[in-house]
Amino acid sequence: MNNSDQNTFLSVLNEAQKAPVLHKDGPLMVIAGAGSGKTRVLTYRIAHLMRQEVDPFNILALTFTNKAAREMKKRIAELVGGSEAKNLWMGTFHSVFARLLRFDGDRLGYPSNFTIYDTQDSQRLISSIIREMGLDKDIYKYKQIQQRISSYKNSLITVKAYFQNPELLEADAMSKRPRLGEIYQNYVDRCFKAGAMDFDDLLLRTNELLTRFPDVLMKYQDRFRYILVDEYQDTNHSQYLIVRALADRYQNICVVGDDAQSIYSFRGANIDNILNFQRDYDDVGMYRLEQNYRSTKNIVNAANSIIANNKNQLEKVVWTANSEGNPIRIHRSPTDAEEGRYVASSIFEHKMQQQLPNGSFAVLYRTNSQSRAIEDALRKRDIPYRIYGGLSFYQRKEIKDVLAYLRLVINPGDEEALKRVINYPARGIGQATVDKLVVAANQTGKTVFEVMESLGSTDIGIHAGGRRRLEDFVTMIKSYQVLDATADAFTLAEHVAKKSGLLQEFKKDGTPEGIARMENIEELLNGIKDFVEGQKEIADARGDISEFLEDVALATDLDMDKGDDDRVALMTIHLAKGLEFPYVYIVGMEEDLFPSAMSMNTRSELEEERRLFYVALTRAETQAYLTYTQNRYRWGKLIDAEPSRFLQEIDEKYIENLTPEDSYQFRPMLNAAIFGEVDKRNLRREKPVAGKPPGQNQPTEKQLRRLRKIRPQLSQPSGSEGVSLEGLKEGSLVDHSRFGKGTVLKIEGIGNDKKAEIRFERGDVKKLLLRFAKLQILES
DNA sequence: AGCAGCGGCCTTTTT
DNA sequence: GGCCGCTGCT
Repeated sequence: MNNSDQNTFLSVLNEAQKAPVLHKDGPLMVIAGAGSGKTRVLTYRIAHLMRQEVDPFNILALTFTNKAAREMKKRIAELVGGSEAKNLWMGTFHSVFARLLRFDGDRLGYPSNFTIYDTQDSQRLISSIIREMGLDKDIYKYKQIQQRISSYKNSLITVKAYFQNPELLEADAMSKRPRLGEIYQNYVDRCFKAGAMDFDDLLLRTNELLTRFPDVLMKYQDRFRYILVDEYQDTNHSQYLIVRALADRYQNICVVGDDAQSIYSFRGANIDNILNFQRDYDDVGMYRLEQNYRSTKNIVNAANSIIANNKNQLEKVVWTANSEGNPIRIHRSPTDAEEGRYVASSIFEHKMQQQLPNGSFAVLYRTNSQSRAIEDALRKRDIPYRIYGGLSFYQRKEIKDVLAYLRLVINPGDEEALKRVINYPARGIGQATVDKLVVAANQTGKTVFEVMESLGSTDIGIHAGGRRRLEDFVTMIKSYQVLDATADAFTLAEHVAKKSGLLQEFKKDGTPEGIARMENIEELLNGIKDFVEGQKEIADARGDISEFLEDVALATDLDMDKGDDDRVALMTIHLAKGLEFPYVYIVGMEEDLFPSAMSMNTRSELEEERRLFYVALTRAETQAYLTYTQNRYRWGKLIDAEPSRFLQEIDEKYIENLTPEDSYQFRPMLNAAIFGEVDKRNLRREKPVAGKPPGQNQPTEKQLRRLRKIRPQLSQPSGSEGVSLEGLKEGSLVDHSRFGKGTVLKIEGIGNDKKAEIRFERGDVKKLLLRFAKLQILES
């Protein structure tokens, strides 16, 4: 490979991007700001390695979604040519190590066809263990227990380690759950016996495998001579240890990430992994990507002003040479339904005026439940949309039912699959019978299925009628297994859907719901068909059902091929990480929702919410909208909402308020608004909104009256530039509706920009815009 | 054993 | 406002 050839190849990269791509062997870390071409660096580094005659077989790349892996592979194939890229090991932690465990999990006693339990399977199993142990379900709440066990596993706290840790024992005893360790023990045993791993096991067991069997560790160390990890800031302890173990021999470890985008601590992600990388490895090459290619200056600068409120971060200045763009637009609606309507009509206007496809727009929210109001509004406007995440296709009941039969075919030990379908459709096998089977299984060490197979030889108190029905069920599953030996996944699945009676069950139901379920099953079958065709083209794949099930178990919703028709994207902010859209609407910018009420207790929780907001905003290329409501339906009730503190954290220079009636909420302008004397400045600001007749955003008199009734305090000129804050000066004692009491340290700015720096009694210092802040002077 | 109806809990985010 | 599990009736 000569130099000029290489230069052409890398000429699309800027200097900052080129450096880590060309970095020779040894550890390196790339701190990559949002939109700075992180994926591109990874892609080119891998392509470059391959051009340097590194065998793709020796490269492991861990990505955040399987879709990202697919796309990267494709791009690499284009760059290096040929079919070499096929041999790359690339995918999410979970899918890569599930594959590894299929090869070598037998060393730990797992069958190669082990089942992967999803969260619901885990919860159901824990729930039945709690019931079997006769514990109080109000104290031992299965969801909480499952979360707890999951976090233990992610921190590599095994059952044994748990019992050896007095602090954990005491903590659980103190919270009145002294038998948590036993539940943990039973849960692990039951999973193992069923030949099942939960999501956390895929990482935990990989660690166990690499620790207990040096020859296995050696094998994979030697195989994965070059390891690349994307989104390193979101790795948990378990993942961190796997990477460390594998990279230990060759030290060719490249991690890429952005501490400002760490948003997964709730599933054990440890931001220290990226902060401490330089301590963990010797002679770390450090690279920074700070030029943003994605967004306008306004968006980049606004995002910077938000993240500046966080204390804990690596130094980095993200900038862009892109155009200034429009300010970020903020809009308030009376209710969530109207917020949806606003978003829908805004999208509609942009579509019409700029002739944009639906795919240019994304609506991002903090919680899945917010999608509903947006959906309704888009549907009414006939704007096609697609919801990502939430109750995904594969989590629907009827789909899980079909999959449960298929899981049983592959692994009859799969207890959760068995319990799900043993009496669905109804075949006269009730709870009492299943309980007897489970008890017998626990006593004999057999799986439930094995107990059912041996009913003729052991009497466990099930009457002849029940026994016959159980035997019929076993016979049915075995007949599917026979078919599986020769048929492809589609043939088997179609056969199972028909012969198990599932399709019939929904057909006879006849309700629109039943019909929808039948259609879903058909869609599943079509999906399996596509899968089989696709797999047949891959050399080492057979297109059988176990391959399909693995894909399903570990697929992100984003991974699924949703066709390429043109739709507006609706998703949570978490799901939006790594994506970009010309127009982004971030909805529900309200206290208790975003930041979430669950995440406001500690500084670090709040900082994570802020990073989440940073991620959301930096998804936008040309225009960002932030919307919030005054009242929102939550838990079926209309509740008061307050604008998110994050709105006030954005430097005012970069925002434009599209809510003229703002005046009456934050300024003593309510009367003016009611009597039609609209604030002129706001009217002017409203104009740039594409094609909107001025004043459309003003509430009607009726709405105003209603709002005043709901929030009577708003009509009082409580906090504002008006009379009440006139005497504010350094040293004044003030009371803030949310932050509590505090002392004014400094006052700066004039007019609308007037800010006060206040030290609040609860500890933190904040700079508040007097125009917005709801302050009361206690003593001036 | 199966079903309808009721009440509690829930929603933070995901592999 | 929806899901899940429990209860009590058939």
